[in-house]
Amino acid sequence: MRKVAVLAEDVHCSNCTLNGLCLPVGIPEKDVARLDALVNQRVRAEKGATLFRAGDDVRAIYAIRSGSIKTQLEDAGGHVQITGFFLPGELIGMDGLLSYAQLSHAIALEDTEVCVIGVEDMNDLASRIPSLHQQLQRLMSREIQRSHKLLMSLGALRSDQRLAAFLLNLSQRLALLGYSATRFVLRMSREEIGNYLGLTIETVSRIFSRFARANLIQVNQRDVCLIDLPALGQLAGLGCPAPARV
Amino acid sequence: MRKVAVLAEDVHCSNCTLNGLCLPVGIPEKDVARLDALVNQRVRAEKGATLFRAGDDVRAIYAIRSGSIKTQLEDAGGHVQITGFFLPGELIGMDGLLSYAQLSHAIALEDTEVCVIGVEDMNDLASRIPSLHQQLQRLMSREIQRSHKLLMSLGALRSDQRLAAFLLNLSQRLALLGYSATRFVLRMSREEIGNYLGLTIETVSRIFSRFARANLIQVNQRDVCLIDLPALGQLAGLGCPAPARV
DNA sequence: CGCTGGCTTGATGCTGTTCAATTACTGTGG
DNA sequence: CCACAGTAATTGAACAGCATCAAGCCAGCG
Repeated sequence: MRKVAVLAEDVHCSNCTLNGLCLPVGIPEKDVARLDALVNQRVRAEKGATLFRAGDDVRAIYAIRSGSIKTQLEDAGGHVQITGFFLPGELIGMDGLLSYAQLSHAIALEDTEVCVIGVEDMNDLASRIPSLHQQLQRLMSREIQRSHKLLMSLGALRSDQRLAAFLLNLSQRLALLGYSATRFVLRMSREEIGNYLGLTIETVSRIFSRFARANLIQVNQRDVCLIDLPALGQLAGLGCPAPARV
Repeated sequence: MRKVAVLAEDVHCSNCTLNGLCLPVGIPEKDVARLDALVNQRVRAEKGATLFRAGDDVRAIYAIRSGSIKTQLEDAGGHVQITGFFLPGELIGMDGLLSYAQLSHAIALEDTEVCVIGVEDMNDLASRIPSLHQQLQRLMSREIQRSHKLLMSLGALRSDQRLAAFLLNLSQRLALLGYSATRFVLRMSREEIGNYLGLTIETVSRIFSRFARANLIQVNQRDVCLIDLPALGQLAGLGCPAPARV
């Protein structure tokens, strides 16, 4: 089994380079120091390791420090639906907060480090720092909006539109982290992309190739370079006057 | 424009027939009386009327007393994705609670009465009645799970499986309300069902007919009678060992 | 150097969409 | 109350988009 190991070194929000993008967003500097107490450990998850499983008690939420994570649902019949890919500075495990049990599984796409934020302590602190309370609500609300977007994508978009939207979304989030918005390496397989978008692996591959032929992107395996961002944006839905299917 | 009218009469949770299915679930009887103060008005929404719109301030959440409501998302291009159909005893507006702005639009499918629950008062009370606080979390968590189910359905199921799951879900919820689990009237149009399930109106209609031919249901316009519940359940995904598409 | 797993590409067929015509309802005004 | 218009639902035929099946390719790795 893939390992999840606890790391010794103590890194804190107040000295973390991601703190402008992560939990501390919107929290006054003087209070950020108080967050340090929450991050009581960091954990390294090897590629393929499961960070938590649906049904687990929610003892913590997790902030990604480096690497990337996918979250997925699993139904009774064993069918998997990937619900998100998460990058550094993003938090996972939020959806389970309200139910005290995790709703999804979280699996590392590559070797990944996460900060573990105990919920007990966090709730305590949130009740004393209003801006933290607000930030938590913002984050949960963002989660809901994420799933709404995915819903709309699955319900309304054609396969190429879905992939375009997917690539643009990744691009924007990577740009926020200071990486190139146009050139990046996909951390997930074609199969994972396909599952996430409700498509088969072959369809995903074909659309990548079609985009490349149309000079919208360059692609070589997991290496992607977005060439024509405007055209991709148009495809993703910001252009045409609604593609039928009222 | 369709009217939303405020009603005068004062109905309270403590004397409401739906109180075993609605907000008061899990709240000790002595505290239920305190909920009465929250339900400061009831509102009648005519068929087609909009109860709230995405972006509206969240001043209240709404409990359906009679009738039915659909909620839908709308994207920049004007495309609509219906995200749920709600029956008496169910609460809407929960998804906006965290963001202080409604995320969806809520529209009455028929003449509908709702209880208006002011969020300010509610939050106040929730901080004093732990079981209310818990119940609110449970309800929000249920909302998230609902959208997860829809996600899985859109991502993984074939059209007939989606419709079967849809019918069974309705059946169960109607049964909870004391109505027949096998015979009911659809409050929503084929178009609305199609939109919800990511299908066209023609496909929905054809599947209804196909189900009827296979003696799984009887259907006459919006009148539906479920004949073979087990077979429908099997279709909906509880049977087969996962229909491909890993 | 050959093996493995992930990716690409092609041929084919099914599922669901689109377009179009018909029928069934609903509501409105005479 | 009936006739009418407008809307909702059904059905058919042709088509498109995506899945499926089946090879072959490429990169990384023992």
